Amino acid sequence: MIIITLINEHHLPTSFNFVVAQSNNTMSTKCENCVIRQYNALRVLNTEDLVEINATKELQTISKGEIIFKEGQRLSGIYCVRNGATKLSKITASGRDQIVKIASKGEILGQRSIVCDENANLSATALNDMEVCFIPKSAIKNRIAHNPLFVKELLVNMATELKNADDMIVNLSEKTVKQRLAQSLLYLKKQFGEDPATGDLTLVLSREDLAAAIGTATESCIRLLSDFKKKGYITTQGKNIKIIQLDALEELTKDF
Amino acid sequence: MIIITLINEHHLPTSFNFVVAQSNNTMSTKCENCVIRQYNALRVLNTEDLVEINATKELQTISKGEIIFKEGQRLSGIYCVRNGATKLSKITASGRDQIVKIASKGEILGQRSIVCDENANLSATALNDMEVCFIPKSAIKNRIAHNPLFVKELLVNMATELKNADDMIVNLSEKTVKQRLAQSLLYLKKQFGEDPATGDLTLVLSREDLAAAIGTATESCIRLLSDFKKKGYITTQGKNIKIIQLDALEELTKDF
DNA sequence: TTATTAATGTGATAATTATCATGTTTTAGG
DNA sequence: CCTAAAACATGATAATTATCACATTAATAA
Repeated sequence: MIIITLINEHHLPTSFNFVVAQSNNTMSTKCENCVIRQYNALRVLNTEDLVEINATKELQTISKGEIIFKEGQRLSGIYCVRNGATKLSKITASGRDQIVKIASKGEILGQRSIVCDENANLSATALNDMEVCFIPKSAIKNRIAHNPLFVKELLVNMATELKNADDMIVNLSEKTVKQRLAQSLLYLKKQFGEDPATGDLTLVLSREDLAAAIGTATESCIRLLSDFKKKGYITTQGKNIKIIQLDALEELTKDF
Repeated sequence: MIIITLINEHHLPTSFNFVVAQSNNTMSTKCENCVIRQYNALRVLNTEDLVEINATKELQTISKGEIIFKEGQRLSGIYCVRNGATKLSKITASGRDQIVKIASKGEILGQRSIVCDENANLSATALNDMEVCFIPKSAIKNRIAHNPLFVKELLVNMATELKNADDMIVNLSEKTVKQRLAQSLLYLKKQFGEDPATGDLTLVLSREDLAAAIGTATESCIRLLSDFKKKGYITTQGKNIKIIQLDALEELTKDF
């Protein structure tokens, strides 16, 4: 009981399942009972479908920094994120990488490649320790072939990702690095929350990753963080960042 | 017969259909016989589906500069491009617009919005005179509800668009304006070809649109075009651009 | 045609951002 | 705990790109 009260409420369901899984792993990692799928296209599958998927899926633990798959690689299935976050990025000709998206709990990795029968166009790297369920391509392809509702759901999901990508394109071309940094900090707060004790952003990124997410050089990113710190918008403690003046950051993202 | 021999081969099927349509518009604009749908998801529809779509569709002529739909607008259907090209763009806070994609013959506009039941996230503006078929939302939704193959096809299409958007994100963040301009000129040649008589790029964009496509200021775009001209990579004649040194432009895109 | 507007082009300059150098701090491994 | 490597930080400087101003040319409508 004490353990549960100590867990961040946002993460409770997953953490709870995980704890139970350790004592009785025949039950709570079953797809039929998994709460994670509420967040993605798997939610529309019926029990029959889920039983089949469950029979072939594999729960994997991935530690921070580990590469789940690399750009150009042929994927043998998709990954459903149970816990943790991953960056989806592409290494550029000049050696840096550009983060296209950060995926976390409930999101599916690799669906585009499986749907198109193509190699991965992005690399996936764990930003912190993760738990993912690997579902083999055959199981997914079966569902696509036999469950129209599932395909429809995948379609809506893909369409939403496309809209987000369009927004990112416009952001990259219209906003300054400073504005994009402010926006990213707000996004990290909104998407992953803050540590209730310290107020620090929950998802901790290296300066390099933060720079890769906003599309700039690491030094520029660090310089602007220092600037924000000097102005009192944020405070930092090692890699940790705490937002102090939310409104100031919001104002920054808006202006001309 | 003389007319047909004068028409650019690439545009022959459409132009032919159009010419016939004027003399007998009950036949060749029928979806069942339309060659355009080979290029998009409508290709997988059976005759029954096509007859239903045909009964509700409406052939529209759109002249250069006309707005097909605007960002934020609720679409009442999709547009299948029979002829011409359109920019899909978003107006930024600072008043400029950023072109996210150029769509042409065979492509469908508005499918993302219809699939998600959302307002348009982009504006569509004709880059030259166009012919499009408007297909009402209800007809498309019916096909989505009853033809799983069609949904699958839409999914693959959307996934491909997502990959292209990802590529654009990486391009915007890693390449210089000069590199993006070189790349865009090569893209225009590859995608739309050159005038067989003059060698000019077939799709003529204003300097402003070209700048919007590569994500820079109009003046910067013009300046770099002048630079390319000085170096002998291209020649210009008004808005027309002719590529002279393809290899030099290709070399530029590959960077340092 | 002519008047008017819009688009193109170029210079000067300022602002933004990248790159290189280098010192400091943090982290990871033995 | 200590050492090497990695990450963080900041200064100096160069390169890139945007902005403003204004001349020139092309397009459009009365």
